[in-house]
Amino acid sequence: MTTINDIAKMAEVSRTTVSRALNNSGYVSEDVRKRIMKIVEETGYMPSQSAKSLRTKRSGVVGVILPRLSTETSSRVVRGINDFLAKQGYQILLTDTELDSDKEIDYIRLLKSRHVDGIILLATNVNDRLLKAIHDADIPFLSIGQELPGITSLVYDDYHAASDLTNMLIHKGHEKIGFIGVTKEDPAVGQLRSKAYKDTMEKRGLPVKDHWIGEGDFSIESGYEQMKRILKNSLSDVPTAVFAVTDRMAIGAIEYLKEQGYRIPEDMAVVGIGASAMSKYLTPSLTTVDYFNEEVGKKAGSLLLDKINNKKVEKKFELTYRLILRDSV
Amino acid sequence: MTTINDIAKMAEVSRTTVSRALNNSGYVSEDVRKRIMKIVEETGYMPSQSAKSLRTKRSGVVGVILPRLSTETSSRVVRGINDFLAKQGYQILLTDTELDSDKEIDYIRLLKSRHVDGIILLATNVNDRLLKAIHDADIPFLSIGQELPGITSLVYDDYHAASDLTNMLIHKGHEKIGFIGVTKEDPAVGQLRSKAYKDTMEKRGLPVKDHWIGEGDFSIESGYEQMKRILKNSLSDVPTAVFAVTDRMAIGAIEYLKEQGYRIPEDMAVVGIGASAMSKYLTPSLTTVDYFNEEVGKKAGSLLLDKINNKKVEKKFELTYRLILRDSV
DNA sequence: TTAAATTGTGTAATCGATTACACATCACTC
DNA sequence: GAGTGATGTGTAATCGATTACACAATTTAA
Repeated sequence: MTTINDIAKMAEVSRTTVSRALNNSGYVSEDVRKRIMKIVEETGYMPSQSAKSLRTKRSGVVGVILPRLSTETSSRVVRGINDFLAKQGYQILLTDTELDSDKEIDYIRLLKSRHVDGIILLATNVNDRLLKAIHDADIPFLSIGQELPGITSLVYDDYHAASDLTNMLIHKGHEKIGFIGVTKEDPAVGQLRSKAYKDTMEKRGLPVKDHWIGEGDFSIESGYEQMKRILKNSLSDVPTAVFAVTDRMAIGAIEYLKEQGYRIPEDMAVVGIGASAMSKYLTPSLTTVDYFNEEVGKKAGSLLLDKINNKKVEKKFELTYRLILRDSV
Repeated sequence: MTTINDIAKMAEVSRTTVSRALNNSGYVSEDVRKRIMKIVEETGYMPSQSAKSLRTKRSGVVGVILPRLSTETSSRVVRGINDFLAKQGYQILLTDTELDSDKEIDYIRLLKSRHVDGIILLATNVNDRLLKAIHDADIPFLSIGQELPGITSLVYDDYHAASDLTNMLIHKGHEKIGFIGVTKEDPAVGQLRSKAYKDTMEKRGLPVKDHWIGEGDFSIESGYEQMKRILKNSLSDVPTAVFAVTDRMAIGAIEYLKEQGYRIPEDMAVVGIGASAMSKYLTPSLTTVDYFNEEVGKKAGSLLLDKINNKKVEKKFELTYRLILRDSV
């Protein structure tokens, strides 16, 4: 590896001058600058980031903690983050908790030890240990998808999105509406969306029966299983519509319904949330909610950069969403 | 930030000893070790990776260069890589070329300057400048999906997969088979799959008409457009089956065919490659080829680690695939 | 009993950059 | 022509770890 010292020797100057030329700091005569740059070009020299960041405490890397790589939501958000940050010369250090919430904490500490300039967390569960870890890290931090007290959060408007969907179903004449949710440990997806569904049903004077409700785990298979359970348990009191809190679970539900000979939407309307790429190409195409994941990622990147540069940043950002009405309703 | 010096002071030993205790190198008495570990626990100290990697030339980070984040193939491969490497204490530094092949070269150098221990590249185009950049980097390197001369490559058996698909269609009685490919600059997807299709047709004594052939750009939309073109240009000589080299383009093609009132597979059979998650849930479900992307990622992680640890590694690995016969044929 | 080997710890150099400080030169200003 | 500010360059400290080398104490071997 060529180092700054090699360049300095070749250019017959001190490494200080080389550093200045490279970083446009301090004065360097045009002559010397050219001489240095020429050698840099020729040798393909790149400064060691380890040395640089050891000295400057900046790495040009931001850490991203995901619950699960290779879900569409995650990868779209990451893409947005990267879109923005790559242009600013930042790279992303990726970590995947595989839905293990202890790992979130481990990774915060690990990323910190790697001198990342900031961290973006796509949280699932929220608990005190996590919050403490974030505060202890004392580093520009951003949460996407969950509101973390005291921490800048980009949150989807889960409540209103779910409420809009429910209202839309009611408006279409549905009175018995099933619901496939997820664990309450996930405040955003598990609690808010479920609460919105129940509140809305109540507000419109409609009953919510226990046997209309299932709890999946985000997977397509769990959507399938929960739909099966709901049909089994409902017997003579079968819903005419079902609201799955994610597209994937909606897809699973549709799969089971089709197997059982249900026509969609005639016999059963189905809606999801997420606007996954495939939702458009299903038969029938799926009614869902678009959360603009890429945009959110970009915004997150931009806000994190502001924080890194000590700009004032608000604590909470409520994101927009868009209902996409398609043929499954 | 607490440093090794702080820990040393608190434990009343030299930082050498702290380092030894943390890395299990050299001798440390049980007494002292416990004392140090206790303090490390309490303070939550983590060694600075910048300092560490400056000194040791190892970072515990591997660079991954993707053509496009948020395609399913990419994210599944990355997931596999991460699956394996995270367990070994490595993190992934992610870069996305956005299909700009110059960036591949830039990123190789950038990753090198970040002291990554190795690089995995999901290449699209292959050219001499890229090969030179890889050799200059002189760092454990792995290519997935394209065979790069002189560089360890994990390659899909694109030729036989495509040939199998074509044969399967012929076997089902199709004689006029359309083809939606991509640019020849992509040796694997653009050349091999196309060559296999043509070779197979020829071998079976079937004609290949120019107007049956389209060239898309991997996107769903391009599949749609190319299908439209093929139908327009074929007029009285319309194929009875179409082979799209990716699932996404197959989905686009199906979309257009449905709009035009074609029944699938009765009026037109469609196949893709990739076994995307959604392929199973389309109506009709899509016949495709599974490349086991996660497994490939894992294997890549494992091989790269071998290279990092100076183990001998073969130059070329041919990967397996699996035909998934579904209802679109 | 003494030499050799093992165990335990510290001193100081080192990795490759940045940067505070010092110093020299040069051009202006009054 | 002395003082002042701008320009250009170098010396050396520094960031936080690892590690070669030295040395002392203790154990083992002969």
